[in-house]
Amino acid sequence: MTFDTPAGSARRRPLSDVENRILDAVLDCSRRWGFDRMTVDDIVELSGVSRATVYRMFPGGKDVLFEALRVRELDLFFSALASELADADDLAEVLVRSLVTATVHLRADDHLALMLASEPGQTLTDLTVDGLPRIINMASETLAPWVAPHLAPDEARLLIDVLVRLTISYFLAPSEHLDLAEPGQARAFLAPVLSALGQRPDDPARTDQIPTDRSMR
Amino acid sequence: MTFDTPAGSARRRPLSDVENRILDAVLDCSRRWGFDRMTVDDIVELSGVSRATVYRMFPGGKDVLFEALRVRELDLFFSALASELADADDLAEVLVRSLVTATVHLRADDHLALMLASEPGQTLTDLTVDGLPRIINMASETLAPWVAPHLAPDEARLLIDVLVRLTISYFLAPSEHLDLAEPGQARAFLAPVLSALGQRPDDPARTDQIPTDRSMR
DNA sequence: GACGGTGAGACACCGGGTGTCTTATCGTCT
DNA sequence: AGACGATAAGACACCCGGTGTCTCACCGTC
Repeated sequence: MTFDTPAGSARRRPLSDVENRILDAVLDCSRRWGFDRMTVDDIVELSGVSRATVYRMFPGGKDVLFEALRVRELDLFFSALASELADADDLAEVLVRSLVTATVHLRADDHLALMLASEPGQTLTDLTVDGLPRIINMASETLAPWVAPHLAPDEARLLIDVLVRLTISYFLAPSEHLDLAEPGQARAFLAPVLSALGQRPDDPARTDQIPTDRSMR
Repeated sequence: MTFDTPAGSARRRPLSDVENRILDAVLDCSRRWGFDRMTVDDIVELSGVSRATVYRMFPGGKDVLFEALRVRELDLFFSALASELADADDLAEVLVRSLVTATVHLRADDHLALMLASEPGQTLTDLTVDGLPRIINMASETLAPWVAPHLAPDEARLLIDVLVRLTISYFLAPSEHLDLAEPGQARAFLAPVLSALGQRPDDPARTDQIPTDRSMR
């Protein structure tokens, strides 16, 4: 368990050149050897940065380095998503594109696939437990400009929270009945949710659209 | 440096079932993580064989395990070569096929390529220094039945010795002028050597066909 | 010339891999 | 059945190598 930054708070300061080089090396190393077998020395050698500098920029060693890499990848993804959303007007359109883009990216991310294969425990924990708040947070911040005009803050928070969880879940365990990489299916899936939200925020019918814990043991 | 078996002596006893399973695991591990990062525990886990058994069959740990794997791969290769040679009548044909088969196999061997990339020092040492006598020995034994009828033992030994060294050298550093994977080129390359041998064993002209140390520093 | 940032390397600490040994279990042979 | 060989499972001390910290030298900038 590593907790350097308060849960879910995204770093704002852009990374320096050296920091990026170091994280590139971390990415390379974890790609080649997986988290366990990767050493700080490898990163030092591969990045061409001195040992002292690595510890100066990322005090805490491997864990912190990997954590920082995750944050960077997340940042990259969400800024890509933001630009993808630039010309979306409709709320439904924004959400559909978000679901589709996220799902496609997740499936295409070979580094993530590698991590899931080699260190499933650690990776799943980050995706579904420890790291989830941060992901939700960044999703909320990213989507805020588009969602805010249409929904109350509380509604927006809950909606995004649910959608992030579902996206991750459907990525980890795809369903035969719903493929969120397909815009049509994503739109059809969202339709009832959105119409419910559009009418009455506290409409009890809304709970029919989001899964209960019944499905998980 | 590991020296368990006297230099160049090929093991004769066929490997047991368990030994093969262990070596399979060694192959797998070295494939995934390279020699350095591979652990005896990995091998234990992957082979499903107990730690004690691994050390019983291959006393000496990682080095010996890897050594044994090399021997096995060599054995496999040379028995494949032998069957390839089954219906060759001509001496030239035997040698051409040997050169071509060896070169093709070397180039197609992705495990070897991986080892060369990740542990060049160790791998090259095995290919050109420490392990070379063994390779030459096995080549001699394999080719003996076909070569013996045509050449005197000394001639055969020297010829094979030279050809093995050349095959390895051309694999490691391919030349624009000679591709031993091409039967035509291999045959053309061998022609003068064979004709020289066919006439007088001690014909001084023979030395023109085989490289001298001039080329190495 | 002071200063911030970085490279290079030393060093003690510590975790985990190593190699050995002991004990339990299972299948086979007499 | 009893004996025996082979293997699994795990304990244990040893030791190597990665870790994290520190110091000093170097270089460019102000």
